[in-house]
Amino acid sequence: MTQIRNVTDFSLKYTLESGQSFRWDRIDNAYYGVVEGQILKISQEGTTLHVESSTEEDEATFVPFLRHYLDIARDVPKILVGVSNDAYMHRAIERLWGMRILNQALWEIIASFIISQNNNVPRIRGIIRRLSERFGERLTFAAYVNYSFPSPETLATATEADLLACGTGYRANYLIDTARAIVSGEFSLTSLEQMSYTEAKQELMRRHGIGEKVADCICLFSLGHLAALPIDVWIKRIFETLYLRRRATHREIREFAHNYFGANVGYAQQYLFHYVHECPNWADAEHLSLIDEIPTVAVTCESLTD
DNA sequence: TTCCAGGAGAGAG
DNA sequence: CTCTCTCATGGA
Repeated sequence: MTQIRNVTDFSLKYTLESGQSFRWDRIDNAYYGVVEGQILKISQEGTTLHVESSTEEDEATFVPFLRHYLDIARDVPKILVGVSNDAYMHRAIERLWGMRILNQALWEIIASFIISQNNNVPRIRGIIRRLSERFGERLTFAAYVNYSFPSPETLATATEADLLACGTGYRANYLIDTARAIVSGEFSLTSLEQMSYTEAKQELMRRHGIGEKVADCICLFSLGHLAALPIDVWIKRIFETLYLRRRATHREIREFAHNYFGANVGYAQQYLFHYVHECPNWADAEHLSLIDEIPTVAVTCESLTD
């Protein structure tokens, strides 16, 4: 049992249930999931996190790893103050106080968000679970059983029929193509980790099945690039309804959001995204009145290159 | 039955 | 460059 104390401004629930990870199961008051080939059981009691692993861990490296994974090491309150530009954002941040953006394993996030395209969260979770059962390693922690996410090497040798049987649909070949590119060395994950946001996004979008939105998810949920802004149907709807008050293209939304929220727009995006899922009346008159004046942006251009 | 889901690619214009 | 259509799958 590892304990991490004095974890302030942190919510395990909002962090693990905000649609950025598909691998966590809530059982009683704890979360069980597979991270980097091991089962973790995490629970929060005030400002203390209780963590158990299915494998023996050296605390000297385990605690820093967890702090990075959960984004505890970052000064998130400072970031949130910086994006709390209006009463609506203020309410979302207050409602979801403590939610953090995870720093998840790169290959798993690449594959998971390739699967996520034109798909919904319960089905994404099901596909990932079946892929792991079929191709991953069996792991146990007490009565909890789960499977590691399959390696690129494993998926590189899988057939399209294998993946279709897991429910991937037309995304099967996207996964196989990217896995094979990693194995061949044509696509390097380690070099991707060294790149700036702009470079990494561009490199990711060269892969078949990774467009702008999925590339931004990978940059935000694995590579720690907080300038990334994944624009899905919800983020588009949110910005059109709350801020622009009209139909808008992705390019217009991106330009407004970067100018309005700045270099940490990724965090602003995550609070808006989860808030509207938690709050069905997110667009009623009372909520709209929180943004009475559509902000005119003074800053003309934020640097997007780290 | 049709619509929708943390979209992307191919083709047309 | 932008716009439109299609893609596999299952739940509402």
